[in-house]
Amino acid sequence: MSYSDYFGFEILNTSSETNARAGILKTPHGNVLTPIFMPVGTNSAVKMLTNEQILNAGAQIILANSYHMYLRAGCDLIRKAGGLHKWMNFNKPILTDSGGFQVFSLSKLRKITQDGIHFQDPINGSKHYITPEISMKIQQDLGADIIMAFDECAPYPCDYEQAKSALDKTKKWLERCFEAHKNYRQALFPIVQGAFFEDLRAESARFVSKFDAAGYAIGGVSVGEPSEIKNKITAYTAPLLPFNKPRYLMGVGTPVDLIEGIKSGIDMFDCVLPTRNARHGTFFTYSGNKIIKNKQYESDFTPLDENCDCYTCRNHTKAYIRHLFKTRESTAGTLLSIHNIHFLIKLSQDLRNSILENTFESYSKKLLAGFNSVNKN
RNA sequence: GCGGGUAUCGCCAAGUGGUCAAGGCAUCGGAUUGUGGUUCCGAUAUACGUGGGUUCGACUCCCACUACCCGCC
Repeated sequence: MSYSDYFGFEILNTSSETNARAGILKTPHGNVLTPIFMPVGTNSAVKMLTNEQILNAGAQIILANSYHMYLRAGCDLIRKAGGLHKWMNFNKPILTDSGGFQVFSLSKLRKITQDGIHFQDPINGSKHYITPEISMKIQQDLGADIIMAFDECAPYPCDYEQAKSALDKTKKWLERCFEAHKNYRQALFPIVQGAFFEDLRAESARFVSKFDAAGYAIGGVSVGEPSEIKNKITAYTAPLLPFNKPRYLMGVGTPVDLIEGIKSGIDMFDCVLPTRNARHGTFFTYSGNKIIKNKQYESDFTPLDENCDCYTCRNHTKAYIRHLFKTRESTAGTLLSIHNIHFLIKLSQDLRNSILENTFESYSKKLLAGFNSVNKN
């Protein structure tokens, strides 16, 4: 028995001039067509959306967070409920993050030791301790299809020593994660760290590649660095990972970053941006980001994007959504979330099709020109 | 009709006899990348009810008027 009884990855075609590839990821809860964007459902829910809305927006796989579920619902409860899939009644693949990044980004008070991370719940101040073994236990209780290694994410900017130290810990912790993880129905993805130093990234990629995993992730990006730096380190790192396994770029991103990542050979993405932006009133279009509260949409009776066929664009106008947003109706966030999630998933699937049809280079170039026509996104 | 009170930007609301009259909301623009669902940043207004007076100087003191509010007849 091994994870390969439950997981598989098939590459259907590759781009001739770039590292882009189109594939199928097999999981116990169904197949995922890659490249794919995965919506984030931190607290076992994609904010403001029902499962039906998530699925109608095109979601094939979603994320949930160990950190949040551990602190709030509690892992015992989820285990008793029968795991995340039954708990939230979501029957498609789920991926859980390990909690390493959340401790890094959310906990004000934390202390990192060689063994694990001490931190305080940012909401009630209670003290907690997570080790690689505990993270594996949490993620086993949650029961997602894909689980992530417990890593230490270096901040940006950071010096070489700091990056090296975080990487060394991440390497040791990865060994402990694999040692502790025995459930073959859950694929454990290692995470490449190394901040923005190429030699550290190379070292990390070499190290994780030694483990026989169902997929590999690139972490440590989207921590405040400029997009150019992110895309450069991604382009450098992705090809160093096993060719025939899915590569997951964590925390990315914008429509442009998605294209750049796919170009570099990335197969999976997740990001809070579509839903957070939606809650704050920004929506994606093929001609760049736009802000629904802007006065120019006051009497604009056209959809968010003329070329979008999501539920929101098929049914509502900018003027209406703007009104909902200005009057703080939560439906505004729902409608924009549906659009933004649909947009990124559609983008990934359209690019997938272009790879299959050998038109990726021209198609992605055309999209980039559109995104850059209004602003940087 | 009598007595009392209040009148400051679209709204609410500080405030002192002395360069540029707080702040909040609203408005306008921006941010957001392994999620803190009411977040953060920035911008804008020829606002002191009207007319007189006192004073070197009044939004701040006095008088009248107007509007509104509260009592009484």
